[in-house]
Amino acid sequence: MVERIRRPVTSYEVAKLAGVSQSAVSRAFTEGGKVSDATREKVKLAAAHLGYRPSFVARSLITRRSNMIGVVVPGLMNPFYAGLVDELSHAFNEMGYRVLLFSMQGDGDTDPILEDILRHRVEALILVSTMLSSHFAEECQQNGLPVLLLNRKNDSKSVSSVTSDNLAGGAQIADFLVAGGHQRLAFMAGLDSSSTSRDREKGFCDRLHAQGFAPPLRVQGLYDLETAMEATRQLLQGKDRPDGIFCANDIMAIGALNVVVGELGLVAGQDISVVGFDNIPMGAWPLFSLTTYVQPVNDMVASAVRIITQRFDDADSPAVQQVLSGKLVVRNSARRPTRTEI
Amino acid sequence: MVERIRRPVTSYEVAKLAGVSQSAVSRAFTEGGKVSDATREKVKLAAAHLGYRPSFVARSLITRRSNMIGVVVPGLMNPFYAGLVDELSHAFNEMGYRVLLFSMQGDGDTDPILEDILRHRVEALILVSTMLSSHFAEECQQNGLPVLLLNRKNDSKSVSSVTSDNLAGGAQIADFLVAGGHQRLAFMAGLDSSSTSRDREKGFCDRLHAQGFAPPLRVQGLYDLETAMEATRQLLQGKDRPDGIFCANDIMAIGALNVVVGELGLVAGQDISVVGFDNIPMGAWPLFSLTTYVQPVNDMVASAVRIITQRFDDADSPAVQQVLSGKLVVRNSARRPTRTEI
DNA sequence: GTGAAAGCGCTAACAC
DNA sequence: GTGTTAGCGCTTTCAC
Repeated sequence: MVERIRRPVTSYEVAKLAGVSQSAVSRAFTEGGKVSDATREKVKLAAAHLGYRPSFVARSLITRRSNMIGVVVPGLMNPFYAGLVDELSHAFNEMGYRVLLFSMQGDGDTDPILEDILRHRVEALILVSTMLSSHFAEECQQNGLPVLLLNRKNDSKSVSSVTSDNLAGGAQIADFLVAGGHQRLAFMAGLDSSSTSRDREKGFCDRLHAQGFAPPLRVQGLYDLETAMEATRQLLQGKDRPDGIFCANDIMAIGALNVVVGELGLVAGQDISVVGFDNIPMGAWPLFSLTTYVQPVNDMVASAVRIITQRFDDADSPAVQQVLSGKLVVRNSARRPTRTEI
Repeated sequence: MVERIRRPVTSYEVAKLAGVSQSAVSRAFTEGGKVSDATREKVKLAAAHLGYRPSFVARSLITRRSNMIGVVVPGLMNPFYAGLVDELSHAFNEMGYRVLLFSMQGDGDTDPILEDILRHRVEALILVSTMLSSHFAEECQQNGLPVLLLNRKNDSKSVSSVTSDNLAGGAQIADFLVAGGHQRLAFMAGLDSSSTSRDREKGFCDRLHAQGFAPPLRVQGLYDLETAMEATRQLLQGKDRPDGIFCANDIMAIGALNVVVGELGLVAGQDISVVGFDNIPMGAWPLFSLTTYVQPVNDMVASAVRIITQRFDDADSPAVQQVLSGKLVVRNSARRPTRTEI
């Protein structure tokens, strides 16, 4: 049977074969469509015979619902982002939505991308750790398109966001390290353009200050393993070697551990402490046993979904800036407080 | 300005404002559309004023081109898959396509998912490490929809696939371990349902056999870190402890290293050798320094794109089963052959 | 319950 | 070049 590229089967063809009207076919494929069982059977049969698959694009045109959610993410190589996208995909799939994915390379301008994604008439937009121009935010606002920043905050209070409590996380880590008797702390920053890195730093430094500590040393790791390794080397070469490093994410913390343990032969959690942020799966690997702050990925995604669906139900529902608390996972990469120190 | 959920602006509204016909608007937004600069300007101005964004869905309906590629992946938590999807996304984005992503959980039946994705009228389907029923393959064939298996092979020669040379990889690793003077080898399998794991095993065992070695010990790691760790423990508890383990992917190899080094305090590459497959970024981390077989992700994706685009150009272009050769990266997790042994 | 008819927002002939 | 016209494959009134 040599079939050529047939254009997909249409409802009209099904109707003809089934001996019913085209609208009957449409009804037969609609949840709760008003059709008799008899016609539905006929239709389904004819449809199966022809390999009919109702077109979402034709449907979208008329219903103005594309069943797609646009997701923009700054690459999937960071396991934390991959995890977020994975969860988002699962959650929306279960709601009958598909994810239109855009993985950016680099830290470029998202506006042209968003522009393009909107042309696909996605029903909502989720920006993972990505910036949103206020211009664009405003336009979406006017169009009634739900936009949500995930793992990032926005200056404007009119755009929804879901983050974990980066300030509290930084502070908690400061407490933990101080309680552990550390004397000389360092902070490894991610990207300065990222609200998450800034908040973690602020939480950390403020708490340190409140405890009477001097500001920590500061290096840039750019959320990148290699850069973090180099930064760690420099940090540990100096004579004022810190005894505790808080890295703004786990990838950098693992980079630090690689230098501390692999290159310098130190024992993490004993000679020096390293703490991360995110709780990516690799941190739990025994060889790293990274003490880190857990971002509640599931809660974050659940929250994102809730906010979006609420906007679906009520277009006027106000923007919310949701901050979810995570928790410190104490493993072995950082010295723990002794009982008396607590 | 309290704007309610306005339905998106249409070309007709733009036309009215610009004082031209609706088709003029369409032309103004089409590459190489026949319009005078004057009208184009007028149109663009009016469009910008109204916030007009041509609808891909209306366009798709008539052009039958959705500008979307369906990508199905068994989760993004495996960094190798994440990398593949990331590259796919970049490659197709550059060609003006968007990725409609489906991340599966578990090893379920893909057919219902594919069914759904096809209703979005994607222009091609890429299945990453995922099974395709012959029933479905056949149907896509008839519809002229390009389908491609990435990192997986199919029994049928009528569906295209891109894999790296798993057989050769397994064989090369056998050679490497034998040359390194290992006496008692083990293989840690992934999922038996996966053609990649089977091919790697076959390549490994056949070459071992050819070299006069007994069949290696065999354990199941299920492509899962935890399972791999447990399997490693069992492997090393027995009295017939192997001196070299080839794991069917890097995640499992890293699991093995965690046990070997972290729990048992052995020195990898000295007391025992561990070799992986994939070359995920984490393997290169100094603490693991994993010897592994590089799957050429870039080439694989480039190949996938090439095959798909060729099918776009010529719907009758035959299915191809592309096998790309990777290469062994020798790091420190496995004992290297000494010069005399080579 | 069922069919006829009118679009959804565009593109693509087709005349001018 | 430009406007007019006819659909793309559906959903959704509206009569019956």
